[in-house]
Amino acid sequence: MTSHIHCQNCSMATLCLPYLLSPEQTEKLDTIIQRHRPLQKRDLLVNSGQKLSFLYAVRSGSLKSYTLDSQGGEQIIDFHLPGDVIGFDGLIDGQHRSYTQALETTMLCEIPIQSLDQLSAELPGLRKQLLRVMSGELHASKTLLGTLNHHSAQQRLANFLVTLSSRFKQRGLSSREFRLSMTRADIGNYLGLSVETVSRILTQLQQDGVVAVKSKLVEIRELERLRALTL
Amino acid sequence: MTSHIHCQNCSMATLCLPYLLSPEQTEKLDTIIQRHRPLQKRDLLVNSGQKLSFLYAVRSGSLKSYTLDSQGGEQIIDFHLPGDVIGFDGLIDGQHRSYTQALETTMLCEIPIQSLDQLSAELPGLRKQLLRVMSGELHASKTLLGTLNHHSAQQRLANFLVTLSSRFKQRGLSSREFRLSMTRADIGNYLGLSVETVSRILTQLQQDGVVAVKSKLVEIRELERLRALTL
DNA sequence: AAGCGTTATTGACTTAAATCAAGCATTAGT
DNA sequence: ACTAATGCTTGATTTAAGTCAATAACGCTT
Repeated sequence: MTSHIHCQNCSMATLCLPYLLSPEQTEKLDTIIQRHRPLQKRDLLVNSGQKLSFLYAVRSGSLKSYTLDSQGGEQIIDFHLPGDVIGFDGLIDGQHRSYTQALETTMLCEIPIQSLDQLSAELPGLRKQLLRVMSGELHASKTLLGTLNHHSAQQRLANFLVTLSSRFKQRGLSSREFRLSMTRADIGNYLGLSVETVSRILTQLQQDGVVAVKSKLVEIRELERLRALTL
Repeated sequence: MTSHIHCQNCSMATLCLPYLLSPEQTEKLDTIIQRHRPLQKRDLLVNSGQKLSFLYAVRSGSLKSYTLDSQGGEQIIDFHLPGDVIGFDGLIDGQHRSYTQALETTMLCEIPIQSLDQLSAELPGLRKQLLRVMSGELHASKTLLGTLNHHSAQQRLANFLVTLSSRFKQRGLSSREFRLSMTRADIGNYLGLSVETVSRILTQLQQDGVVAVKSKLVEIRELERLRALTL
């Protein structure tokens, strides 16, 4: 069936593993990739501790990854958007290191690690892109560390919005207006803030005319002012 | 000269890239690796923005990596011990993403990225270990995120000491007694705490008999109690 | 369209850690 | 060995953000 989804016609290809592969090479990659059944909101994609046999690439929708602390509380460590690849942090010992849950209806591709490794021996571009994607995640994670350690609640939230905005832009979506698929509590958890603080700062940013927030919908009215607030 | 340092006789080989390579394969890896000139305390290994042509493996000593914030302040994002490989976060665009500075006299190996990539096409074990090491770093970074976001100053510092202890153990050094090559200010910066808070908590842990601290020297007296304090 | 559970907002109060300030200790350099 | 500089500790005070509490607004499900 030609209507099936393929890397060759996937709009996220430039962010995902096919980046820099030739059409023929992309076709090769495509043969090892399967579509995963669609997830509904709250469905778990992977459990922490589960054997890691596949990486997952997000086609549409979004997810959050979290670990559990000693009292069973969530510690959100990532939000995944289309084009993101999930599972790299488990390659160290072949186990997923976190729970990953859909925030809305979500479509995914399933990439068998075994075949991916074999193919990467053959394709230098794929090898390079694998390292690039992991490196990017590592860099993002370390940058976030710096941000959280050294910035106020307002700076963290401004940074969160600016980062989301630019991620949407990369994905060909509007960077000015977007929907927060996660709750305020999720945002707070991710940024190390209480829900109340997130809420208060959002209303304050709105009063200052920097953003307009209507429930889950965010409009960035003055990107440059918002960016200035991250520093 | 046979007294030269080689991967084949390096005590850090099990943590570093040679892990899981056969003696012959390790020898191949060794041929592309150069020794770097020794660094003295405060010497910079790399500057942020500098072209990334080599990864660096720590042979002995230690370093810190940091970025600069908008006011020129350090944001420490990593401490590197022997066996660690430095530079992975720059593969995304071929630039180092942080400053890396020696905390004491430090010996390093220099690994040309170009040759490493070529060799990894040939050696599946090397490919795997590259991904493992990056994955481990990614996991550590995300775990730290969770720790900092959701834990008190005491929990953060206890976690820091426990983590350091287990890293020293992995390296065949004492996990009970070790030297902090970084200053209290560095620790605070890394954990998102003020120097004063770090100092106060260390004295408090000492009064409680969990650790004994004499300037830079730390003795962990009751590891299990310290571990309990991280939760 | 009504009603219930979840999610978000807002206000009053508390607290953990930052900041400010001063003195002490260790290290490095002449 | 002596001095300067850097690093560390301890105490007093302030403050940003957390907690507690109450209400309001969504958004499912029937």
